[in-house]
Amino acid sequence: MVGQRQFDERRTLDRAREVFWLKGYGATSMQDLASASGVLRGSLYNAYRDKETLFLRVFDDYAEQFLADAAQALAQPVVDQALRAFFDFTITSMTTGVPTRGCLTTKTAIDTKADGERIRAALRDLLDKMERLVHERLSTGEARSRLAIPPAEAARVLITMTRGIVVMERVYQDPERLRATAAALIDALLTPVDPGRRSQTG
Amino acid sequence: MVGQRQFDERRTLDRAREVFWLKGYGATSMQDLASASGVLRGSLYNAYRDKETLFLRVFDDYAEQFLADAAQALAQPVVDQALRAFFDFTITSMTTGVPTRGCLTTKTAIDTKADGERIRAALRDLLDKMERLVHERLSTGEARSRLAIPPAEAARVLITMTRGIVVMERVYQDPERLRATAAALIDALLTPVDPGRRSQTG
DNA sequence: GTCAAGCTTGACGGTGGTGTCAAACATGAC
DNA sequence: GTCATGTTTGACACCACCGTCAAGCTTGAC
Repeated sequence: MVGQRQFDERRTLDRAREVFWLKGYGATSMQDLASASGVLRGSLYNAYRDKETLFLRVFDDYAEQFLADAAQALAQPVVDQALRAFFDFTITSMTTGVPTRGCLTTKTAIDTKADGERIRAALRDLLDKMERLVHERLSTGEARSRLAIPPAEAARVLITMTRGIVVMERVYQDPERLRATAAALIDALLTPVDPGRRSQTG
Repeated sequence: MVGQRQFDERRTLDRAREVFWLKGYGATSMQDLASASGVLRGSLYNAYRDKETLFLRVFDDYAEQFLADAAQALAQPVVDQALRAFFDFTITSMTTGVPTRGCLTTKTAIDTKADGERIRAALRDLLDKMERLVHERLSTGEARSRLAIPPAEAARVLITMTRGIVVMERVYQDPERLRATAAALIDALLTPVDPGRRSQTG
């Protein structure tokens, strides 16, 4: 094990994630990452080849954590609460920090400098998995019977909505507004527990 | 009228809009705009002060056009058709060009280099106006009676959804998928014309 | 202690970005 | 035709970025 890495890789990747998350892929320079981690630029190039490869390494960790947290939120027993907890988690995640950091996935998806196929594939992978999580949660008997549209469509609408909420967060910077919008969508998707005509009081 | 502008301002602003739209605010350099318009960098600085001010000038034109087109789509007599036409318009707009250009508003909202207060205000202004257009369209008797949630909430959900669709377009590059997602949301928001329990066939 | 492998370090060359400025120029007013 | 005004033009100063590389260093293996 001669010539071994001198820096703490875990710490470095965590710092890199923070910078990518805050500034976005395209606006982050290798020097930014070097400064944030205390590792010289040259070492980063040596260890990770280039910015894109380093980003993909960081994004993998991020995606894993994100999916685990999302799954936990969706595990609520009643479907209303599960969806509310799901949105709550995403909204809390994006409104954390000063200034708020937003959503790494969405920032990367929109970033014209992050147009490589590897990055696109990583984004698709995460969104596909999120959609699958939501779909599974909506496929239980209780949820199924209350959905206004089929579970697969509802899952896709919900995931798409989380992306829209991210954008609205950037523009209005008002977490309460985001939660209200999410709640309105949930109201529209789920009929009341008491079967029959839906209320207009939502 | 001595010392008058030598270049065609309309043409220049149109070219600038195309470049901003395609590359995004942050990734567009003044040289990009100069090359695209055939006007030297110095002249652009002289005429518009700096990149941000030029962008705001461009964005104003863009917003005006966008609102006019959106209003026209929403003018369909039946609310289902109106909402479908509204999404159709936004989807067609973002999937135009090779590569597809996406959405200028969303690109700007997410761009960490476009974080000035003037830009943020311009984005809010456009989104507020879009929401108002949709809200008005949903406040007619016919629409009101068929909405699963109140018109104001529905309008906000719909506008937020257009932003989400923009993000999904970037990741999946599949216009049909976007239209299907929009249709699913419309199904969830509107009860069938025949009053009573909603169908699960959507 | 010696050694080789691989990491670290600082510098280099090239590119590209911003905003400014003085000189040259074009044009309508007179 | 002269002139004042605002535009155009190319150069300038400055800063940031990328990716590379040779020299120095650290470390475990032997």
